[in-house]
Amino acid sequence: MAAASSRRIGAKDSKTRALLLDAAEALMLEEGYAAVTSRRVAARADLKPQLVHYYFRTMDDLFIEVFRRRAEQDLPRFEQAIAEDGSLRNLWRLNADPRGARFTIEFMALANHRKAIRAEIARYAERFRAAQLDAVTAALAARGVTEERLPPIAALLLMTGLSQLIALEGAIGVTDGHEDTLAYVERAICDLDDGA
Amino acid sequence: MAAASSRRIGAKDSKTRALLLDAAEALMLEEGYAAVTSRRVAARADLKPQLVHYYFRTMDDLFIEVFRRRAEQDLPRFEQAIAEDGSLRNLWRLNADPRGARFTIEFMALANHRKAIRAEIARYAERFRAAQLDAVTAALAARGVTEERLPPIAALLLMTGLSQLIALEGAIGVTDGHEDTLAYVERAICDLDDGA
DNA sequence: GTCTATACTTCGATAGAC
DNA sequence: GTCTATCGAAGTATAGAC
Repeated sequence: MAAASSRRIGAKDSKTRALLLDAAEALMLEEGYAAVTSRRVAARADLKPQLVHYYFRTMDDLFIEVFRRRAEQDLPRFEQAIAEDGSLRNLWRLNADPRGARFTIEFMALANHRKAIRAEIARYAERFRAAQLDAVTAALAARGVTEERLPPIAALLLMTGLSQLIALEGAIGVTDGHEDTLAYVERAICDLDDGA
Repeated sequence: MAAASSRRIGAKDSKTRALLLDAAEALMLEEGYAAVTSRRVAARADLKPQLVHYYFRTMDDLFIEVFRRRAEQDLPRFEQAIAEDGSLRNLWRLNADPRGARFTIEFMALANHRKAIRAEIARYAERFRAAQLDAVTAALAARGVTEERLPPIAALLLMTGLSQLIALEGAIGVTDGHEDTLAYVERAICDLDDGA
């Protein structure tokens, strides 16, 4: 059901399809979303450009699949890591991954002017946010930090904003103060973890 | 001196040139950098596409001029605002402007895959950072907050990261927790301002 | 300073042979 | 499932008339 177009579309479990998704994701991380064109994706995967349109009806579909594949792989992994170690320092470590931050930023920028993609990004962003918020809330409560003193949502948005800022600036060669700030934040987090 | 190309280039003080820069900046804020093409910029300014190339040798030149014009207008304004009121809440207010945050983010994403632009962005980013850091350092010192308790650079990067995150998420319709976090941060800043 | 005209490239997307 | 072939649209950029 639901076939607005008559064109053939390749199977989801195709090896070639996975190669195209790999190429698109790599291109996006390395050169930004504007570099992800059907021709360039195919060239990177050593395939013909027409195959991109065989597996993905439009480029927006390709972008959405790249995002969804990564999100659906990361979300359970992420939830399991929290379940195994709900400490703040573990949350921070997961959050501070530069690759993840750059991935998020690139898709945010893309969503900013591709309305078809916006809803998909927003949906997963909210799921990630909710999972992280649960963990931060539990971690702070367990350590006797009151909502009044530090609301979990504020702690989370401050952490997320900082790691994204550092990842983004690092990508263009601005790194002044990053080390000092990371050292301070990590110390503050460990202090919170080890004793209130 | 310095004329790698023989093509004519329009005068910098041209009214038309300013219109093109206005159109490019507006397009960039509303639809992202990928929407800034010679044709679309010209259409928005009600001019012919060829005029874009008369005033700007390449599209990269146009992007750099858009950025430089805004930066050179904002930097003195910003420094003056700090000189008049060096309180943390004023710094936060200046920093939290969503328009400024989105402008910065869009150019960061652009610089991420246009090497010619990267250096220009980095240069101004460092100047802004330095001006803000001076102000934060002075404000914290005046209120008896030690470097040990809260390093100025950490306070600044946390503030900047948060305002950019909120601006970016707001643009794609994710706003959960923003109000609560803003309320918390503003209260914390006012507390710091009014008494250590 | 602005226009017409145009060269060349790359893009997304599709049809149909194999 | 992958190929050749191809369309039309949009992009950057330039030359030269007015």
